[in-house]
Amino acid sequence: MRRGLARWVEGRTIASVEVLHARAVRRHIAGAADLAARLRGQTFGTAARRGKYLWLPLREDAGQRGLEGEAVVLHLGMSGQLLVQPATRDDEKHVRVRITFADGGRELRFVDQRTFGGMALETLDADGVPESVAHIAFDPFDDRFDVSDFARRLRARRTGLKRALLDQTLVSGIGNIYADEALWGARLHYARATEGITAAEADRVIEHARAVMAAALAQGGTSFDSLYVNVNGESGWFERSLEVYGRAGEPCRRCGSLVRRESFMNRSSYFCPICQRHPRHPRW
DNA sequence: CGGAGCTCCTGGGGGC
DNA sequence: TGCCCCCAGGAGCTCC
Repeated sequence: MRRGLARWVEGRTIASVEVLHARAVRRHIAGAADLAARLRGQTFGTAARRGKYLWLPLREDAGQRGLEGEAVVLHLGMSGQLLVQPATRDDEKHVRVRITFADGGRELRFVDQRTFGGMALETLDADGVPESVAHIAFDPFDDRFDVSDFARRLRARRTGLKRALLDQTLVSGIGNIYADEALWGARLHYARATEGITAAEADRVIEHARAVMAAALAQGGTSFDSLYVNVNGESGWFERSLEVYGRAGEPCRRCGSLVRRESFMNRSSYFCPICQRHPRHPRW
């Protein structure tokens, strides 16, 4: 998504911002009208990302002074999409925010069925990070991600391994699917107590998380280029590549035993009961 | 403070 | 067909 924004909206100047659903901009405390007024005439800089958070800094334009040190922060939540569409194209059912550009080209649409995601205009700190992203850990693709630091902080926790993997302040970018896939790859049960995770195990689960996310990116990362058609996250990659997620009752591709689904944290966890042995002292 | 449960939404799909 | 229930790739908030 970040690459798509870099290609399609970087350097373009905003003509108008239309908020069609106030909830989509609820994190912008000053409100929808303020967001629209302050963005008009601003130019997008280079898209940046940390974990699942994405932001577009505003930059100086040739003709006009920019809102230096501010950025449009985006989070897609569970059902958000960013689409670049010709203005003549019919609206998707759940368009929440529309941004048009002074060049008259394609518009940017924030589409979100469940409105768990949203966007806001925020100030950047000295490191160029938006305030709402400052508490988010580096993701495993970031050069600054330090796996030994992750292992140390993981072991200081008193909780279950999967819960920790989903905690974006420990490591970011890992969601429910990637957590299950990484745990399967590392042969670790989701209820392993964090304090008992060895450095080698922490390293293993991060390496598998990185691998599965890289594979997903390779297959789904081009979706932004086909924005002319409605993009959904469920392109090919789902059916072909998942080892355990959504495969309850199907054989584990490593050992053949049946993948199990358990309810946990009000969501589903999928795992192989043989490859991922149940811990003696589980933590949930 | 760290940890855990609740909650915000809309819609698809299955069972009856 | 209609209704009800469960499920869905997230994370901030509030309680303990």
